[in-house]
Amino acid sequence: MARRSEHSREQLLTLALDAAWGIVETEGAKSLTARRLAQTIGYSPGTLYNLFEDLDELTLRVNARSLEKLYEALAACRLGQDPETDLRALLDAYLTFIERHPRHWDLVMNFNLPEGKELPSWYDDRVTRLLGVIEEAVRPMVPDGDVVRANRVARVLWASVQGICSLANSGKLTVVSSESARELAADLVHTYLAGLKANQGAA
Amino acid sequence: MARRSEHSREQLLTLALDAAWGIVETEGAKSLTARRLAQTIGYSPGTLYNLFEDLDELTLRVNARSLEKLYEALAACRLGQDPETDLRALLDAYLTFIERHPRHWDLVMNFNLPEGKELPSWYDDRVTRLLGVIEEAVRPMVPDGDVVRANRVARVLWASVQGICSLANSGKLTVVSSESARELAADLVHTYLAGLKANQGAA
DNA sequence: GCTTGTTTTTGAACGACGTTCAATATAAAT
DNA sequence: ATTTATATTGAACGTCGTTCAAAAACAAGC
Repeated sequence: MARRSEHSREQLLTLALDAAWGIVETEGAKSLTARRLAQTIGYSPGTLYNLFEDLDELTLRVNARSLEKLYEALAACRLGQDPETDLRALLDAYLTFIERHPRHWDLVMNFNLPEGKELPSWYDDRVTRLLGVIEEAVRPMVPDGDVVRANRVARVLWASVQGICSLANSGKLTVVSSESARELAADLVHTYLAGLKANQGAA
Repeated sequence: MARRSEHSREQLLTLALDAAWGIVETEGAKSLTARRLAQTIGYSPGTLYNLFEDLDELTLRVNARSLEKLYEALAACRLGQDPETDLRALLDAYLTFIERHPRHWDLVMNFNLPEGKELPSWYDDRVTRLLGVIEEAVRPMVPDGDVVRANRVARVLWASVQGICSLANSGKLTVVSSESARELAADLVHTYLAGLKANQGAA
């Protein structure tokens, strides 16, 4: 075999990523294996190791794509109202996104590099870009558009909502009544913002 | 071999769990394999499958132990002050615990059952007991000791702090300045409680 | 003590995994 | 056509979770 004219290296890369995306979508993270993916794109397992350092990098690239898609979903929100309304809209877009892509989001949440290995900068960039959207929505609430405070508020909200969705999604919250992740997350955003407002005068 | 008098089934069970605990502590979750654990306790891999349904159950039992230890740490907190002081104390105990047992906590956070499988009730019990501590600390803040609201508040706080620690711990927050998980979590608790107080009159 | 029957333990075996790398096939250069 | 460079292969290595027929250890009855 060996058909280097059939696909350029770039084509091969998106071919592999598209296929990986599809596998995760229909079968979940556990089915994203080298042999499975190679078979799907019609190449051999070894070829994947010309494209990616290892499966960890491949996984991170799939996750980066998920983060990009989420960014697009959030960026499409009409904002400019008061911060609470804007954040409600962002939260709604986020929840809708992870409902539509549960397996991809599971991979984003639960995949971690082995100890010692650090996230590459191109992955950080996607996270930073996402956090930027929240920072902007939140800016009117912090005094003088204080960017470091907006930075912190955005991270607290982002991580908290993640935590709620992650735990609720895996049944680790032993939700008694029918309190869904949506309700808990809405409560968090609402109450946290109320706290921000209340502290605006003081502290 | 085969020495059924040397250890009763119960002894064998705690022997295995102790060894598993130690492996996770010193080498991390990835080293918790059937062969590795069997070798450590001086039995064969097959024996483990008389004690546990599979490695998933074993992992859950290790995690249940982590939850128990955390419960003890939280239960040892002197409470009875105002809710904010109490919750600060609980948060501090939590953060100290996960700093002391990072690998165990990583396993609690990042281990999930395969799709379809549900958490056993004895695992839920440990979670519920833990949440009970937070509910009690929070009860003075909700009107009339409304248990369903205390329930929700406790879950929101618990999941949010988990999210912050989980993301910070795996470097997914791209923390710019030296904002640690401690600061972010403290901010969350402080601000969320302020929001609760502010909403007490309204809503 | 010996025999019988039950229960525990074993460890080789199975299929699948991530990853490597000598061998091979293709393309480009001379 | 020959040489050089590159892309691709797929068998091989060591590891994993899990199974299960065989073997070992025990208990009971004699």
